[in-house]
Amino acid sequence: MGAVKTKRMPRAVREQQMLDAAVRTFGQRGYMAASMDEIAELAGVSKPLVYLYLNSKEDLFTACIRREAKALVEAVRAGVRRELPADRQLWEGLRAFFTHTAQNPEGWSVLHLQARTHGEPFASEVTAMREEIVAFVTQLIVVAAREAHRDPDLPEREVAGLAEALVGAAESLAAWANATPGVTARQAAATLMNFAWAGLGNLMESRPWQPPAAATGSATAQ
Amino acid sequence: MGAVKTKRMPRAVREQQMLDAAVRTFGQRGYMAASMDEIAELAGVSKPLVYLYLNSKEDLFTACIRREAKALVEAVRAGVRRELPADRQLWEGLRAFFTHTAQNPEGWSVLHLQARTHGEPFASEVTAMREEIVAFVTQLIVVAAREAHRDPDLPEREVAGLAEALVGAAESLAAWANATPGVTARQAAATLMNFAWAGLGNLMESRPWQPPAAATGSATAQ
Amino acid sequence: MGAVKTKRMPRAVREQQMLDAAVRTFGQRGYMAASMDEIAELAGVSKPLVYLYLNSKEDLFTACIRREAKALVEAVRAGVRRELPADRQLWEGLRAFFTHTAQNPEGWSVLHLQARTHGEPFASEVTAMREEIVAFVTQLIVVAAREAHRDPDLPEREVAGLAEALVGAAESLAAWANATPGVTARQAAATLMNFAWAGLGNLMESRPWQPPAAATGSATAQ
Amino acid sequence: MGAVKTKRMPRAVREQQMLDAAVRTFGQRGYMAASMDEIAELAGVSKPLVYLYLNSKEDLFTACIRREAKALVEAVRAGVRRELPADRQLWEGLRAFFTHTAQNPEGWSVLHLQARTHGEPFASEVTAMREEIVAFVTQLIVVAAREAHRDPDLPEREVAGLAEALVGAAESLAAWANATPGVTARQAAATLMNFAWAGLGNLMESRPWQPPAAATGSATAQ
DNA sequence: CATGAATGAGGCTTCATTCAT
DNA sequence: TATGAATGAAGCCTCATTCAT
Repeated sequence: MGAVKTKRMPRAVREQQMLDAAVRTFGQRGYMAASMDEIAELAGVSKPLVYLYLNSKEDLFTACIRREAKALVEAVRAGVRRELPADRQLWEGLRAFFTHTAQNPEGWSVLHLQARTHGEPFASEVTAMREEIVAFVTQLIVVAAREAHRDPDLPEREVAGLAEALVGAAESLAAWANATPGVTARQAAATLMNFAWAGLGNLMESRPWQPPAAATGSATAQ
Repeated sequence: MGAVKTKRMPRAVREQQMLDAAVRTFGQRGYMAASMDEIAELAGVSKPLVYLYLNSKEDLFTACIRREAKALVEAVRAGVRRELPADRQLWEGLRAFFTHTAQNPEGWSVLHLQARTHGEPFASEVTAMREEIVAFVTQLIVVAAREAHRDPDLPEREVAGLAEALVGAAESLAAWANATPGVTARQAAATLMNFAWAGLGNLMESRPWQPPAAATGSATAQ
Repeated sequence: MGAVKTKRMPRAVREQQMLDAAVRTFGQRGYMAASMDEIAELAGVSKPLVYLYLNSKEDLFTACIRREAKALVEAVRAGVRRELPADRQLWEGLRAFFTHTAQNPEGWSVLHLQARTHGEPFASEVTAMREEIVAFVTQLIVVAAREAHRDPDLPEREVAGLAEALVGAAESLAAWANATPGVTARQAAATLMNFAWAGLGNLMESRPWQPPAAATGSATAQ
Repeated sequence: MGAVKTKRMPRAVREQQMLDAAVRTFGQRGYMAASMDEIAELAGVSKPLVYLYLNSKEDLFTACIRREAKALVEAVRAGVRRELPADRQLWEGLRAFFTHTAQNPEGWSVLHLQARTHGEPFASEVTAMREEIVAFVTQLIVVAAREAHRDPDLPEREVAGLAEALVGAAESLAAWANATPGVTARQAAATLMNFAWAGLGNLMESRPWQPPAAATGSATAQ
């Protein structure tokens, strides 16, 4: 069980193996319930080596959070073409987001659940990433308003609330999609796009937001 | 520190004190990081008494979850007048929800963060409550569709996704409102109502959902 | 479960109920594993009452040992007619002994197993009783020797060893008979009498000790 | 106090030290009253090391029982020459048995008293060993009967009872010899051999079993 | 580079025992 | 007489962390 025990690997590789094991363990067990013993065994190394490379459980967890946060943000960034109109950017961002969380459920669990349930210094690690995403969404909303010739009529606080709501909905849907068999990333994205852009009121009157034709050309699309 | 140490209280009272202390501690520290020692001290009793009344850490946590879930569901239920149209019911439900979570942040933390982060049997305890709320929202959406003469054109899975998104957005906004000074429950509810009912697309075109007459305080809702 | 809760019983009765419960619990669980809680519940009284009447766990256990030891010694004494020859007295004593241990397995467990596995002051309680029985057996041997016109040729230490061996064999057989279905007290007594009186050597040559005809007239006989 | 604290020993050695300490502690205090703290201190190590090597109190006790049972059985086996006639084999077995229990009183206490006093899984551990010895004795009796040209006239159940009585007597005598100053293993063996082989009846008539030539030290055996 | 050996600290749980009514 | 309420002390076990090789 665990990775095959190969000796004398370069440090960078070993470190990634450790982080892989740590993310899996933290994602499944939670921060406190995960034991350094289990992580070391899953990584196929001895415990002292984990300490040599990563210092402490706290540092190890922080490293996991950073790596996963970076990967998620980069996945979203890579999936969005900035030259498109705001709604299209949002659509692409959501697709990239749901795709990444579906492919990486333990990492998502670390970010969404585990890191937030324990106090500092972990919460702020995640908050940093989250704010990056919220800022992106906020700016999309502002741009959309401008495109609709409706310059900042929406007060800043209100926009912040809307962005927060949108991001929160996305986070919840990611967990829901991961837990509900048969829901693809694309469907989750479409549902949320509909909801966010058209609103329930419009949906009631058969005026949904129209997703673009199937093949988008976005790298992350599947 | 902690409750004033009063001796020889009837069992029912002591039990509530213990649950109060436990909810606070679990809410702040998380299930695993919370220690029975701390809970007992905060409750102003000795540890064996906690065990005498509540059996084990697991049972204590379960009791917290049940109490808080029941309180939340009842608060929402009590805030909604069933004779109103669907959008008004949603509005009232959201207001009750944000009001309760604002008044009871540790309880909300227990339900939203802590209980979901650790495996069974806690997760299912919360899932039960959450499904009750999702069912309520789902039914509101269905009724709204019917009121708009648009009988089940929305496929079931789609409705489920929308309800999930709405509830998820509410959950996130609750945490955000609790963490952002100066955001009232009413404002949070208005923002989410706007977002959910009118959608970003409509908002862009100055067609927000209209909250009822009473002074709203929400900027967008004017 | 436990005795029906009857209030206001005379002290002596209550005390016996407690001792009954204690003997059962100590016999089954052992001294350390038995809890005062369990004993009180089985006796149908509250814990403080047990303390009021019996002082402490140690005193309670000692009281159990004394009661059971007295009962056992009296059962054996009552079963023996002193006017008979030594071998007959031994035979009757063994029958009474095995009958009593079979009818009172928990009491026997307390005396034979539980009381001896914990240090003072319990061991000496049992030792006292055991010495009484060993003395009885020793005297039987001495009398038998005299009857065989073989006055104390057997040195004292040797007689003590023989008595010890006989009593030890009886103790072991009692546990064995209790644990082996279908072995009656009478059979156990006969086997031991044979073994002790005739010896294996004689048995090999078909010269067993002859047990008396079935109906002995002994009070304890069954 | 306790073993001299030597650091960094190979695992196998430390494990034996721990078992030594555990046997002593369990033998004196009993399973439940013995504390892991005491055992660890007596072994000269920290408690976690005991758990690292031996898993749990239960496993530790089981390991003690197994080690002591194996040692006892091997001591008896090694002391018996199978080519001798049955009575001589028994004599040698008893001598080996009493010698071993005298040299190893705590181990004997663990096997005879402590392990039998607490339920499964300990009892069956000892029962296995005991049955091995009872089987050996049973077979000796059968062989002796054959040698005396008295093929299985003794019914099986009767033989089982006799073996049980003999083993029980031996067990009791071992404890008695350990507790009575001045009784050697050889004397105990001679007394029991006399008792078992010749029987009280024969002893009364000055026909003891004859121990082999070498100076016996037993008064009756002269 | 890598690890077998070792531990201080702390958590959950239970128990015998007492007080105040 | 009888008990509901309460606790100090102690036990089992696990974990993050460090030496010494």
